[in-house]
Amino acid sequence: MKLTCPITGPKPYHHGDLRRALLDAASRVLEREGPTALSLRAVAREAGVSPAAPYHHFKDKSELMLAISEEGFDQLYDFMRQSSDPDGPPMERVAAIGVAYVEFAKAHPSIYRVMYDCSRDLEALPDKAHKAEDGAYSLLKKAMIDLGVVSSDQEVDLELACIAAWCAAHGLAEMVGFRQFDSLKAKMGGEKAFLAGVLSHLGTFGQARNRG
Amino acid sequence: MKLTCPITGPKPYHHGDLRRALLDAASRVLEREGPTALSLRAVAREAGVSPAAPYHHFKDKSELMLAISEEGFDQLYDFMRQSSDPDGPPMERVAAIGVAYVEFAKAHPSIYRVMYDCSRDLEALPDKAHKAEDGAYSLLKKAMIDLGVVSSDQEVDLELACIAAWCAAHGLAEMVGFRQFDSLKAKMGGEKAFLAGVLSHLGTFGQARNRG
DNA sequence: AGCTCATCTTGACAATGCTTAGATCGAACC
DNA sequence: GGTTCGATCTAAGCATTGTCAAGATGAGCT
Repeated sequence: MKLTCPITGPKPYHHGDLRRALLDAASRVLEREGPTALSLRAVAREAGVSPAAPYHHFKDKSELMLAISEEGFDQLYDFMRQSSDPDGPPMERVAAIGVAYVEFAKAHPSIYRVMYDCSRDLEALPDKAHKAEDGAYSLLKKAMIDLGVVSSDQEVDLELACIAAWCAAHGLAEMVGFRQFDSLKAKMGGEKAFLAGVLSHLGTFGQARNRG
Repeated sequence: MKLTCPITGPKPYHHGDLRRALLDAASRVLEREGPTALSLRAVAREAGVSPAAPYHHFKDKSELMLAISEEGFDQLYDFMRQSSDPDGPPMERVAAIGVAYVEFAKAHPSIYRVMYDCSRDLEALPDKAHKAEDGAYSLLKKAMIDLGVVSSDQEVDLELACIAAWCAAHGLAEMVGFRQFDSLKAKMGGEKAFLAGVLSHLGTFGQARNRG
C-alpha cells in the first residue's frame, strides 16, 4: 500500500489513499449537512467513488464512524492541551479543560455527535472505541491530581472526582448543543461567561468533600 | 373522536385509538430490539396496521419520537419523586434525585435515548420538546433551593448550580450506558455505591462556592 | 509477458421515510 | 332512513440507505 502522492500525484494505485480521502469527504459532509446526512453513500459520492468502494476500507458504516471518532478525539485532546497552561494554577486548569471540552463540542457539533454515537453503537469493541478518548481524559486526571485536594493515595476518590467532572462537561456539552439558555447567557454577559459559570462548579469537586 | 372501548370493545372507529396503540407498540419494539430498530414501519407492523397508517397520527417519525419522549419524561418525573423523600434532608434529596435519574436511564436505556435524541432533532420546536422535562427539572430545583447554601436571591447562581447538577447526572447516565467502570464498581462494592459516589459530588455544588 | 490480488464498479436486494390515490366506515345532516 | 362528508386506513410507489456478490481493472512481482 504505497502512497506516492506528493501533491496530487500520479494516482499510484487505483486511487492512492482512498481511506484518507473518505475520511476527509466524511468530514466535509458532516460540516456541510450535519450528522444525520452522514451516509456511506454520501461519503462515497463526495469522494467521487462508487457506493461500494468504502467497503474495501471499512467493514461497516460504524467502522467509518469509529475512524472519524478517533480523529475527533485526537483533535479534542490537542485543543484541550492548547487551552490549558500546564504551569498555571490547577484550579484554572481544570476549568480551562472543561471550557475547552464544551467549546470543542460547540465548534464541531457533528463530529462530537459521531464521537459519542459510535461509542454507543460499538458495544462489541469497547477497547478500540474507548481508547481514543484516553489522552483527553488523562489530561483532566493530571490536573485533578495537581489540585491536590483529593488524597492521592485514595485512587478511588480521585477516579470518582474525574468521572464526575468528565460527566458534567459531557452533559453540558450535550445540553448546550440543543438548549439555548439564552436568558441566562444574557444575564451573565455572554456564552463564555455562562460556560465558565457552570463549569466553575467542576473545580469544587473534591474540595467540598472535606466538609465537616 | 369517540373511543368506546371498555376492555377491548367493538372497535368503534376504524381502530379505536390507534395513536395509543402505536405508542404502546413503539414501547414494545424499543424494549425488545433497541432504539436503532425503532422505525415507523416496525411500529406499524407491531400494531398490526399498514406502513402508512401512523402518518394520520404523527406528522413525522420525529413526532412519534417526541410523543414517546414526553411519556418518558413523565415516567422519569414520577420515578424521581418516588425516590426522594420530600421531607428528608435536602442533601440526601439531591443525591437521591441524581441516583434516580441515572437508574432510570439504566433501566430504560432505549426510552432514555429517544428522549434526548429527539430533543436534538427537533430544534425547530424547542418549546414543545423541552417542556416535557420541566417537571423533572423543577423537582431538582426545589431540592437545590432547600439546600439553602445558594443565596436564594441570586437566581442566576441557583440556575447555574441546577444546570451543573443536571448536566452531571445526564453525563453520567450517558457514560454508564456504554462504559463499564467495572473495576471501579468492584472496588466500591456494587453499582449503586458507584453511582452514589460519583453523584455525591453533586451535593457539593454551591457549597464549595462559599470557599474563601 | 503473464499471474495475482487488492481495489474499484455494476447491479441487485431488502429495508426505511414519506407521498399520493383510492377504499372504508362512523357520524352528521336532510 | 338514506346521503353526503370527512376522518381513518390501505395499496402502491418513489427515492434513499446499508450491504453483498460478481465482474472489471490495473499495480507489482516473477
